[in-house]
Amino acid sequence: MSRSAFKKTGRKSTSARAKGRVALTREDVVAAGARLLDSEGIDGVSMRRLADVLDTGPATLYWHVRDKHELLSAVLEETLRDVRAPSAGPWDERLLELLRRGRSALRARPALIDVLWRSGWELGPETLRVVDEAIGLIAASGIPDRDVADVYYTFTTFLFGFVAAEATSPGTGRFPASKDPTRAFPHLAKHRPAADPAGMDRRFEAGIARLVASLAPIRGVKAIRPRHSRARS
Amino acid sequence: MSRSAFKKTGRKSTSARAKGRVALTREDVVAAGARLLDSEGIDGVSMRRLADVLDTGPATLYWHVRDKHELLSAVLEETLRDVRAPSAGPWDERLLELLRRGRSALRARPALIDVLWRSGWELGPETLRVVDEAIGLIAASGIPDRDVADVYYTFTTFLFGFVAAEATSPGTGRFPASKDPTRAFPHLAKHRPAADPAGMDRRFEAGIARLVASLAPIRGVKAIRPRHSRARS
DNA sequence: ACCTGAACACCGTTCAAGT
DNA sequence: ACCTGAACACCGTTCAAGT
Repeated sequence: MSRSAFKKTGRKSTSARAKGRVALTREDVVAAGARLLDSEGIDGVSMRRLADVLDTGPATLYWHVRDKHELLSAVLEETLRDVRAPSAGPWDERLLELLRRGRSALRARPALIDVLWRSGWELGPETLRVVDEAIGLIAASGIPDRDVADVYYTFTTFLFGFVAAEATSPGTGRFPASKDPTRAFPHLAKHRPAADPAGMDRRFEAGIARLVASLAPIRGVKAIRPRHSRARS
Repeated sequence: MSRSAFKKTGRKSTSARAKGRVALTREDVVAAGARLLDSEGIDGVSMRRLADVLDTGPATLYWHVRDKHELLSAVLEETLRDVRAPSAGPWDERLLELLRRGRSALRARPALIDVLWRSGWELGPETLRVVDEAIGLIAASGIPDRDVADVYYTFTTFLFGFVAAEATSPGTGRFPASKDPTRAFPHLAKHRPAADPAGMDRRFEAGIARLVASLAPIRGVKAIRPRHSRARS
């Protein structure tokens, strides 16, 4: 790829730099990493492939980035840049919308959830900003201060768990391969949680509505939605 | 390891089989895989290391197991064997207890959550049994049938997300490395969700209580617990 | 300052061949 | 039926050296 470097001499070296390419920047590396993640998935992202794409050798990357984890953290920061709550409106609607935006950003790059988990609290500024916004909206619900952190965990856990699940499971709602699931697993047979895309949307909405509703009642805010039963498409 | 094979001849071959070891079984391989996972973590589990532990070569393993994924699926089945709901009691208490047991089983081997997610619905019988039990208890809450699958998703997402988060994040509650988090992230500074172990226990209990409570009210069952505020240790 | 080649210590999986 | 050795096509990371 990237034959943008026009040959200006008859030199024998095939290195991109020797061909006169301008110096690589950290941003170039991170952007190429994001593109590679999008096109090949996390299993297709290796330092060596990334180096190939950038017309260089793997060792070069280590001048721009400490290691693979740092590369992916940088991609995470990029990914969260546009995830922000609406700036106006009631706390509950803003929180719901923030969750929806988080879902759609992460769903495109679910491997970053793992990066996030492995980072502990060593998070970049964009990531911390999103966390801060979420906590602020939860606090705005009026629940006691000492419950805010716990509730934050419930929300973040739901969001990350949901996206990780929807992204790694094959979209098909294909069902248990076992011979006679009905007999062996009666409840499962009756309530098949098939993973069709429309179902996942509905389930995400139901999940966040349930979570937000568990906050609202205690200060007399009217429930966002009925807790159960909404028209299906 | 495994010098259980006593040398019975002076043969030169160093292979365990040549030394007279009885044939390896699939169970041996899976059990050794589980031990390796427990002692070295998921990054320490490779087919080659597993082969070493079993005194054989990597190729041998492929006679007993299709590939690495199948090996880990078998370990998952083992791990879930003892995760079952109490056989008596009110549905809500049984469900809470099932969730607690799921958490403690998976927390020891969190990498299996990923295996589960990557499996789609190609699950083994033990895994399906646990799913079936959970769905049965949710249905027993009396919520409308058409909501059962959605609620199952909320629960399972919370459980897996929680365990994945608590297991991958460094136990320390060490906080943002950034220079002045207070100024930049006021909500985060006020409500620090530090990941100390006692805090995680409390948070798990708060989370499942909140989820179960979101089911109970609609049929007039008394709330399991107050939704917020419980004595801290 | 930025890049390179070569090396080190690993991976998962296949396959023909052995017993 | 069960196992082996050797090979294939990969990994992440380091490091002395080059420009």
